[in-house]
Amino acid sequence: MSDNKYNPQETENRYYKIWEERKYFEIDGNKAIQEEGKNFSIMMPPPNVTGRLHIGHALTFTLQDIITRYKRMDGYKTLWQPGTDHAGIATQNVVEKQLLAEGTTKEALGREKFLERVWAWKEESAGIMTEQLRYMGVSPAWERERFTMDTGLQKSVKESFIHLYNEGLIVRGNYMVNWCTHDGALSDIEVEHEDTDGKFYHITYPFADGSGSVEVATTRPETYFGDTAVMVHPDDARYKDLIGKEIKLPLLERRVKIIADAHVDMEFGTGVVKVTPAHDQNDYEVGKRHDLEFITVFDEKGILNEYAGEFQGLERLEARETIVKRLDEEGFIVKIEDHKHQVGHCYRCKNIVEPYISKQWFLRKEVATASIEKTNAGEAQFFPPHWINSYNSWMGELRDWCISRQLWWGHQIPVFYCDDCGHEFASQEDAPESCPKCASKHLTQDPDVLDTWFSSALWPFSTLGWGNGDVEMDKLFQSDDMKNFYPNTLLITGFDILFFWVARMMMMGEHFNGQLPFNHIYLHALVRDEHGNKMSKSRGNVIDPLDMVEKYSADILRFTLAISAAQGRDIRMSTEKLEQNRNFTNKLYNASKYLQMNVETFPDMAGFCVESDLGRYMMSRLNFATKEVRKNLDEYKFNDAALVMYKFLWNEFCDWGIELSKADKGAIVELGAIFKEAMKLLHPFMPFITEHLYHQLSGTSLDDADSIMIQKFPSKTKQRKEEQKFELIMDAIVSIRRAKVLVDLANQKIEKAFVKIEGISDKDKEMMLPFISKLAKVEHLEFTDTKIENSVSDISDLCVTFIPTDSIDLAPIIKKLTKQDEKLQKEIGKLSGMLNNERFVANAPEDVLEKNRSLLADAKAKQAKVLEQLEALQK
RNA sequence: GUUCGGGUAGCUCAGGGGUAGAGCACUUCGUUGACAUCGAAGUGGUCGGAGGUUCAAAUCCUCUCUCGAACACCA
Repeated sequence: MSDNKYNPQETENRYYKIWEERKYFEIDGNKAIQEEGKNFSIMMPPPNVTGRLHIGHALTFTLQDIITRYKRMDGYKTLWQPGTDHAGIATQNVVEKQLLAEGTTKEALGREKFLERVWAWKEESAGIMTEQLRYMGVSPAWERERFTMDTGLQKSVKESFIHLYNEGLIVRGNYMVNWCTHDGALSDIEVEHEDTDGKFYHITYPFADGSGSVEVATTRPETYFGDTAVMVHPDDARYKDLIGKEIKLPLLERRVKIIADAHVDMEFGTGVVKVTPAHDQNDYEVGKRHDLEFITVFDEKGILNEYAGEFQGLERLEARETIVKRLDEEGFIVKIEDHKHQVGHCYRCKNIVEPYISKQWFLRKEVATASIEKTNAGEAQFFPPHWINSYNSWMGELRDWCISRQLWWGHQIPVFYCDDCGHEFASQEDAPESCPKCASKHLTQDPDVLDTWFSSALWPFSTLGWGNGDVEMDKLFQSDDMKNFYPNTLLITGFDILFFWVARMMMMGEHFNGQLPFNHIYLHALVRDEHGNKMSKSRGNVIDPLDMVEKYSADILRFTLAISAAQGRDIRMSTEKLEQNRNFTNKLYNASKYLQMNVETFPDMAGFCVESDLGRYMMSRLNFATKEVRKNLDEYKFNDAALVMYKFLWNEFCDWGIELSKADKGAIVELGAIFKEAMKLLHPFMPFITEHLYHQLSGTSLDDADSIMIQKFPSKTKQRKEEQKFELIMDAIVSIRRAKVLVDLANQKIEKAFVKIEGISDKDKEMMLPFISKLAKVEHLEFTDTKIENSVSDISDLCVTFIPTDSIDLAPIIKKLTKQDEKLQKEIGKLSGMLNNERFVANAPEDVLEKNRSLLADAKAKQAKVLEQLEALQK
């Protein structure tokens, strides 16, 4: 039984295994076609070890693979560097949860045992993600797979830290940071501000001298224990006399001063603000300006301390109600209003984040200065370009980056404190022998670890061996990698990590290597569901890429993502689109089946000469498609490149090439060669089916022949554009088909028809005749130089066709011609309007003028024929 | 509030100074062996609105309406 459907499941896994075994993905996998001096490098954004493949991964890795396969086939020494990320908080949380289920904690286990546990789990989990990646058909250099905490990268992290530390760019100090009572210190971008329904509490603060009170408004009454001032605006007439007075905090005996600071917004609230320097970012600044006391009222877990008086021991958020109730009982609450405001939440656990004074490590913002300048000088280019605006606006407001995290899983900060003399120093060694200052052997390492993004920031060069020492050199990296692959040619990632990752790589890459880490930075958008909603578990609209691979195929999923990936636009994923592209793969399968029904195997284009008229026409179209695909891929217009392939293969090769070949079977061998070439062009998008059909048509099999993935990517050949005759042929065919519809004989075989085409030779006519008569289904087709009487005709762009007829209903024909006339009249009006405009004639470029003149002439000629026909019919 | 992106055929979206495009849907027709996951021929749009620049604007500029995102915010 001959099968009409392509079965991807049979081929995909098998081919992938062979590719990987043969090391095609590695740097020299394409050795035979590599060209001197052409290098290409792209780093895989390392997915979390804890992760499972989601649709966003599918998009980003598909795009990366398309470019990688394109470059590899185009003769570049190609590095696509794979790896996974240790993902500090996420991973630690997973293992902590496991421990909880076992009834124990990390504290009970101890740091060392806990880390052993995480490593064990990492070994188990990392393979899942990379295995899932393989189902997508991606082709990174797996033999070089890295992990952000592997031995070599640990060395490079230490190397970079120590460098920055010694330069004074990494510093430790007491600052106000974003504090999560579960996860510890967070950087600014790890805080998510969300609209929250809260309350606005108006509280009376009595004057210390008993002469009355003042009303302050706050959203966080539980922090008032830390108030060390009350402030008003210096220009606020209402409160001018209060400045300098003292108030007594409710329920406490503590007195604080009323101060004046321009930070206060007179219009907002009561115009009187409580100042809590230890628990509010703005108040922190005010506190420094006015030299106020900094009183911290709760501990790292959010438990109120002795400053909270009777409320000591309560959790900060749970305490709020209790505190307000007591204040109300004592008559300090004036009113409570509903108030919507932005509250910072921990990106990881959604806990409310507190501004909190804490001793942390910071990377100073000065490290970024040169990278910003170089980016704006054009050293790196964004795709789409508008992203440089976001990059700049964020870089412009850059603050010191808090890089220490209160976790155990991660790169432990390589700084040691001497227990005896207090000396602090950074060291490459895991356990330095002794204090370099006092030689004491009692040393303690800083317990914190680095923000996960610190090691990710080094990824574009740490994976090339930078700072790795000789750990696994010649295996995980080569000594000339930095020379060959830095800066990376391209970065492809989602815009959502522009600040987290891209900006940090830019600063670190520039700082350590004097050059920005990328030439091009392509930022893609989000994948949404068919209604444009974000995919989420709670919505239940998540599309699992692995399900799609199973149901459709990796090729179909990849192609669907690529053809939807217009720069800067979100992608809507739908089964409708997947089905459309499944139909496309089926079309390809059946096209090759047709070819093989006629010819068994087909030659490669190299050294083969296409000679038939039809072959030369299709070759000309392939050249055009090749040019377009290359151009679009070079500009990262994945959607356009994919669409060119789709249209060429379906609407040109199948709809016309194959159909026309039914009138010239001798051309089929050439069409097969052309189709094989097109498979190479399509291969980066659909690696599996192209491999399959390529071998099928070559009479080979991947088991005993080289893969299509290391064949040369098509280039435009020297053949001249040669399409005119077939444009005439196709126009005539369509014209006759239209005329047949008119006489209600659509798609039927007819006895007789005439074609009138001006200015072609007898030889051309002879060549064209079989094509037209076969595809238009005309038994006896003749060329004519004159109008045929008693016929229905169709006036097309390039020809006029006639079908003789005796008794037919003319009404629909007249209607159609009238409509055609109206349309032409409109067109003529528009064109002659332009051409009668002196300024247009004076200013427009000659080719445009020429084009418009000939368009006008054509339209007029066509209208004349239409009118003539109308007249004849209306007689 | 600042910045960015969208508003194009019934639907989903490309395109982005030189006569408006695709897929789906719709109408009509068609299975003698590539493919019904198909083929043929069609219908359908004053490109959110108003100004402006230009010989020429869906495209560039200004304003405006509307949807979305990022960043920043007032206790």
